[in-house]
Amino acid sequence: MGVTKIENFTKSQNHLAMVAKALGHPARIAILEHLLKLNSCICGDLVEVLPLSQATVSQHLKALKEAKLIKGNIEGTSVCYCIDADTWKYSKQMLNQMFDKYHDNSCC
Amino acid sequence: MGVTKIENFTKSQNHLAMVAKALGHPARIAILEHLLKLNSCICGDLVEVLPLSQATVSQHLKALKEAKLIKGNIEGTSVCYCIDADTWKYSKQMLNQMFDKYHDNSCC
DNA sequence: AATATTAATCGTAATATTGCAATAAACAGA
DNA sequence: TCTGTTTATTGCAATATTACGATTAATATT
Repeated sequence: MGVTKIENFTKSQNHLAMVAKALGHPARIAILEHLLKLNSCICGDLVEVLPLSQATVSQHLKALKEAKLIKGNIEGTSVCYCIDADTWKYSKQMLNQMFDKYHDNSCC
Repeated sequence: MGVTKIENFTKSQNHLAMVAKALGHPARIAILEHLLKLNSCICGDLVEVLPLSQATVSQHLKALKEAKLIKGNIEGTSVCYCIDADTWKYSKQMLNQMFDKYHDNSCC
């Protein structure tokens, strides 16, 4: 079916999965790293940094925007992208919460 | 084409993306949470906990195993799953490294 | 040996993702 | 207004994912 049974899982499980899914492509990781590196908004030079066409980059940006990991502000002809602070912090916290639950006592 | 251009990205970008992709489904988050909750190996009662068929759960377990987030040990007729400590710690570190790079100075 | 239990795999259908060329939309400057 | 610049969208093809029933494989139990 290829369609996830979202309704059977908790809100937080779905949120974590949604964020993780958005992070689940090297191009999108690269986009975020670029945003973090410049430590400010960037305006469109992403296409030159990435080994992908403009259309494809735009699609990946859309995916990140849909997961609310980034925001895009229109500035004249170009668009200014930056990390969405709220989702970023929340996701960081959720991920840490999960990753911290493990305490090295595996039986296998 | 539906095929990711992995070769154009760095090793660490691909690793992060691979782990994130494995986390990118609520069922797989639920599986990991269950493993963390029991804090030990569980064998197959996952199928009863999750709202999915045995075949589907097995598929999700395979995805987590392929990302090396979990390990599976055969124990008689059943299989014992647990978190893979190495990948877990490494991924946690990589994710934190990325998430910590953001310092609240958004211009938009 | 025959049967039951458990988990993986196969086959299949529906849907999603990835990628790009082509086009559209929105705006700036001449 | 016309032209260039920048980003989004559309349309399409190739491949991947999700889900499940049916089957297989491996080991226990009787």
